[in-house]
Amino acid sequence: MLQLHKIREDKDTIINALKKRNIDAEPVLSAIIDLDEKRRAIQTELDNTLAKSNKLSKEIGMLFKSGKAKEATALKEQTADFKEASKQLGEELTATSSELQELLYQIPNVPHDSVPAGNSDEDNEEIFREGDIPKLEEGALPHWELAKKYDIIDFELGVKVTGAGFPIYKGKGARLQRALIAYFLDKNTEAGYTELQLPLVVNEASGYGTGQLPDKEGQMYHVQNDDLYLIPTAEVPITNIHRDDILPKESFPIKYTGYTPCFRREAGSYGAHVRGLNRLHQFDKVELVRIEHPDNSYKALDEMTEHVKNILRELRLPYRILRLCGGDLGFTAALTFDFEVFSTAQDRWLEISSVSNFETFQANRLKLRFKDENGKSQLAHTLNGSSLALPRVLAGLLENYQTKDGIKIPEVLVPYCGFDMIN
RNA sequence: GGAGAAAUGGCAGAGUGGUCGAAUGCGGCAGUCUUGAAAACUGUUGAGGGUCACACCUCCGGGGGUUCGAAUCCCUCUUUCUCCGCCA
Repeated sequence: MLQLHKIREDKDTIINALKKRNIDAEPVLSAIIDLDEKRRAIQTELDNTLAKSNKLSKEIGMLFKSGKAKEATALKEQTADFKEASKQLGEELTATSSELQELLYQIPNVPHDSVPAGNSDEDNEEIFREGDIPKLEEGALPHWELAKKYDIIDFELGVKVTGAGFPIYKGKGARLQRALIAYFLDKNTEAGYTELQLPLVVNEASGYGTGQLPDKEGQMYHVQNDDLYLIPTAEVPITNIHRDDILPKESFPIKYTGYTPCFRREAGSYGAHVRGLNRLHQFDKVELVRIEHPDNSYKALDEMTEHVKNILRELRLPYRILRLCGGDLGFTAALTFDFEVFSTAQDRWLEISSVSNFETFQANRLKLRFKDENGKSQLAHTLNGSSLALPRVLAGLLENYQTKDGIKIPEVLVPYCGFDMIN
């Protein structure tokens, strides 16, 4: 959520920046400014009414105390008007405020200066590429075939037990998955991130805090009996740890990592390109979250992308980094770098990590603040990134490391797996 | 799941209808003293709205109600604690 005072002060800058998202924000922003003025006018009027009414009540109290009951009763009659007026003004205020709030919720984050304009993922800007794409031998298979051939992932069984998009990992497949999780967590804690084990369901307030609600309500599984949501990413429980906090300025940097399964309904995304592990309802992910001083957040973003690069280097997977264009940028992000691994047998790039700076957008909803040098409360910056999303890493590994004799395990993972070949 | 108790400022803890945004203690910050530090003493110290700045308004777990007036009374929800039951 954008900050009201910024909209008031920098309306034109915001409108211009949002053009990169192909949004004409002028009407909404004008409506917001009007509503805000209206809200403040009502607030002032209400405050004045309450002030008068408070004063009167105090006088009544004093009169009663000094035994002048008759005069007090006379004054009581005067309060009726104030009561009526403040009730009405209060209702107007609530209505105006929630109208204002709704409009504010509709506006996505303002893209960073470096974000290119563009309509879709085709306009994303490739800024880095590393690793050799292997030449596969004759008869190379996509990962879903390999999964079947070596009996390491059973998609049909998942359908039987739950439904499509809930695969069951078996034997060396399950072990490889566990190895990857342990390896990622080790890399992250070595880099100073504190490991967390998190709830997999969150309440409504947390959903709003990180911005999944209200705009992505349909993408989350909702447990209706208890009004809880299955997390679509560990970002939600992690970032919400500091909801409503005012941190001392020496708290930074705050660096967390956590492994969780992630649950996504993915409503309406069936069709091509969702085969195998490419798109699931439940998948594992190791996440990084940072909470930073505004002056430091872009440095932190760089550190996070370097960190993810290192992991991919160690896994020896060919990857590229994209700077997302305005049209593809997530609702809450100011700047996002996507990491994609080349999936050789499918001959396509698969997104395996997304590293973003949200600046104050989430912090404003979360009321996540810190005390600055002058002792004033200021919104912190939040960032997050995957390190990494498991299924697509697995897909990349299976496809890129396949040989006639089986699937080789990358060297760094062998100690975690306890084997060096799936065959 | 059943029965009871509780929820107040960074923490501890008073306050049971009337200048209470809230005593007191601890902690934090600033100052005095000191070569420096500690101790002692003095002052200061919640958040949000609003204003050029004041004034003023809101907030004592959340929501609703009673009253001229609510931290205080009533209803409701949530959470915590104790006891019982069940259980990984």
